Amino acid sequence: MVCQGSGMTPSVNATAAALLGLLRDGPQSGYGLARRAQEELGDFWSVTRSQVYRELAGMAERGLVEVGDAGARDRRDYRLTDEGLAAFRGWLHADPGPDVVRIPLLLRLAFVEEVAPERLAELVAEQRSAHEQRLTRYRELEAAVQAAGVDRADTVTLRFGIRYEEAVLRWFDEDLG
Amino acid sequence: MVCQGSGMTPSVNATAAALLGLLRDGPQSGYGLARRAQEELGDFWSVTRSQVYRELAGMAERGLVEVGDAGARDRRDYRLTDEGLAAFRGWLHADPGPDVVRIPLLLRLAFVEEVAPERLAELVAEQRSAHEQRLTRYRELEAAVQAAGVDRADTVTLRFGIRYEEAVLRWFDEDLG
DNA sequence: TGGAGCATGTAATGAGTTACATGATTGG
DNA sequence: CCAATCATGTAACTCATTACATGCTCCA
Repeated sequence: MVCQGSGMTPSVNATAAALLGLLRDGPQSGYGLARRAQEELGDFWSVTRSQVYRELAGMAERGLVEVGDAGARDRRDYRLTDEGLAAFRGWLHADPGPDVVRIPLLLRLAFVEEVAPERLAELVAEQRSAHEQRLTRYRELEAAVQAAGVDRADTVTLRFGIRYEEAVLRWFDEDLG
Repeated sequence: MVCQGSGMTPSVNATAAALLGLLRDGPQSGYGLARRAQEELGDFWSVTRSQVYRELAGMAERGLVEVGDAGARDRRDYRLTDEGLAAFRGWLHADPGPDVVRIPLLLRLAFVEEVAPERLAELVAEQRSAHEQRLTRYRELEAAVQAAGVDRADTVTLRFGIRYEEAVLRWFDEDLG
């Protein structure tokens, strides 16, 4: 007997599920979803427009979203169905699975014997600065959020970003070189 | 005028480049490369067998590797060519590009209002334990490497892993809940 | 009124994973 | 010698990114 849907393995992938999550706030177009995903999740889950349309099409076929009529520029709004909400909840409670962390700089460092030292310094400096900027941004965001007096739960992802960037910077400063 | 090859954008992707890097130690079969990649790079750069064969095929066409004769089970050794070594070096000195960090647990936490608290605790506990185990393994590895009296440069990637896992654990323990 | 820029979606391509098939080796 | 396991590669599929096309708006 095949147990599809509400089983351990959810019926949607993480990207699709994220879209369902956003759609809980009301119908939206693919473009709008892509923009919101970028703004609200982009720091820890990248989603491109192409993915959005692909996943929406797939979910429409399976009845997880409903497609509205075409407006200007062929724009269509997508609406969350009850099945879609159920799928979202199923995904939400399923096993998240392992992190994917791919750091191109690390791969280079695995072959560091062969990197010209001056060039290495450049590469490292560039990356470090990018991380530093991100940390600054996160900290400002955190301050803003805290000033607004929001529930701590809403800053959990932000806190992760801060911890991550701090760790990376310490690695740069204390372990490298 | 098109500047291909030695330009800013390298002619191989990171995965292919990693294979070239491994091939510097001498010819090897696809299977052997996949095993070595898993062992030596797997902690920060996952490579599957299928990728290995695809990239090798592509690089063979472009003359970056040479294919030997078929042995038992159709096994063929691949050998690094001068062009391949040049491509590797080109990649090594090119801009690494940004990190890819995708953490399924974080995506769930972005929708945490809707997660059942008991289930949330389970999910978190499972993930935390996985990270803890990894940290332990890294520390043991580091101790072993240090005991062997190896150059510090060889532990840079390991140090990153330790920093990362430490940060994640602190996040679990101090920011979550 | 025309062109700069934003909105919207599609096509083509590249990268990564899972599942599969089958030949060799080897210990019991 | 036969069953388990390792070695080796391939095919099919899913997921992600880049490049492209074109319609709308608005203001100089």
